[in-house]
Amino acid sequence: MRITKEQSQENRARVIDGAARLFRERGFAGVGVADLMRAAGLTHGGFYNHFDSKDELEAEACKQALARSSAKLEAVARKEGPDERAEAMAAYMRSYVSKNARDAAAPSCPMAAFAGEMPRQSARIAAAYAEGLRAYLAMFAKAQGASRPQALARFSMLAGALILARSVAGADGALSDEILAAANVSLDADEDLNAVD
Amino acid sequence: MRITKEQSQENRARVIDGAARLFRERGFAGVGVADLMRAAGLTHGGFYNHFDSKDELEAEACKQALARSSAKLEAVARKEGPDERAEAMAAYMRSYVSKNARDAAAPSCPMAAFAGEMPRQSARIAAAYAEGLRAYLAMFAKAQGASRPQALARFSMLAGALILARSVAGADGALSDEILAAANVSLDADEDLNAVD
DNA sequence: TGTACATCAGTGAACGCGCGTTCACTGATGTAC
DNA sequence: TGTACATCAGTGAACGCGCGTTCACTGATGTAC
Repeated sequence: MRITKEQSQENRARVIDGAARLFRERGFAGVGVADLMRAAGLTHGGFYNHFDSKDELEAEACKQALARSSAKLEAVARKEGPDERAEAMAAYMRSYVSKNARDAAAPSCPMAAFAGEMPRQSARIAAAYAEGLRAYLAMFAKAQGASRPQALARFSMLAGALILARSVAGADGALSDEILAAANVSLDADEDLNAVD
Repeated sequence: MRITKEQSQENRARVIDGAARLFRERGFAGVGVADLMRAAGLTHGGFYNHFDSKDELEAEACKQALARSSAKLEAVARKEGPDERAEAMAAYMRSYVSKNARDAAAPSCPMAAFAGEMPRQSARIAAAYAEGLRAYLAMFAKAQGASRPQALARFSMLAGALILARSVAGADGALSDEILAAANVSLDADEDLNAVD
C-alpha cells in the first residue's frame, strides 16, 4: 500500500513528535520501536524506511525537543523593553518549577528529562543534546539579562529543583512540594536583589 | 560447595557495594544480574540466594549509597564551632561541583545519579530513595546553617549543575566546564553575602 | 491524456540476542547424636 | 570429641520473554511512453 510522499513525510514527523514525548516520559530505553510506531498509528516494520536505527530517531527526537524549548525562550528574549522582558522571564521561571511542570507525564523540560541519561548515550545523541543545550542556555542568558555565570547557575538551580522534585513526587509529595517552594523562594530573593540594583 | 555464614554475608555485602557503584555508573537498567554477581567474584545463578529480585537489590544499593552520602555530610555538620563548620561545608560544596566529581566514572553523588530514573522505578526503590534524600537534605540544611528553603535551593543548584555538566562532558567539554565554574561563582556570591551578615 | 510498469511506504512474521529468573546439581559447612 | 546426615551457597545450563532489526510481500503511487 504505497502512499503519497507528503503522507510519508507526515508520518515521519508524527513518529518524531511522538518519540519526543514518549522518550521524555519513559526514557530512551523505556520505549520500544513498536511503541514509537504505534504512537504514530503505524506498525513497527516500516520503521527502517524512515530511520537508520533507533539511535537515529533518539537523536532526532532530542534535537527537536530541545529546539522547541529554545523557541519558547526566544519569544521571551524578544520582548520589547527590559521591564516587559523581565516580567515574562520571571513568569517563565516560575512556571518551570511549578507543580504543573512537575506533574506532567512528559516532563516539560527535555534538557532536564534527558540530562541523566546523556553520559551513557551514543556520540550522535550526545552531540545533538549538547548542541541543543548550548543554544538553549545562550537564549536563557539573553532572556534573563544577568551575567552568563548567573544565568547558568540559575538554570542549574531550576533544573536541579525540577529533577529532584520529580524524583520524590511519588514517594514523598511533601518533600517534593518543599523543593519546588524553595526554588520559588530563591527566585523571589533574586528578584528583590535585581529590584534594588 | 557450601561456604560459611560469614563468607556468605560478606558476599552479599560485596554484591551490594558493587551494585551501588555500577548502578551509579550505568543506571539500573544498564547493569545485568550477571554483571552484578561478576563484580563480586560470583556467578549469576546464586543471585537469588541473596535477593528476591533485581528490584530488591536496586533498593538496597540505593539505600546504602544514600546513607553513605548522609554520613559524609554528618561529619561536616558535627564540626565544633560555626566557623569551622562553615569552612568544611564550603569545601564540601566546592568539591561537589568540581571537575573531579564530574569526571568520576561512578558519579560521586547518588542522589543526582539516580534522580532522573526515579519517576520510573518501583515503589520499593522510590521509597528507599525518598527516605535517603529526606535524611540527606536534613543533614545538608544542618551543615549549612542557613534557612531550609535556602539549603534546598542551594542543593538544587549544585545537583543541577553536576547533572548538566555531566550530560555534556563528552560532547562539549567547554560548556561543561562553564557550568561548573558558574556554580562556583554562585557559591562565592553566597559566601560574600553570609560574610556581610 | 491513457496505459503499463517500476517503485517504495507500510505490513506482519521471523530472527538473534540479552536479560531476569529457574532449576538440578555439587560439596563443604552445620548439626544431631 | 567423632561420625553421619541434612543443609544450603554457589554453579552453569536452560527457559521465556521482549527488543532491535531483517525480510518477503502488498498494493497504491509515481513515471515513462
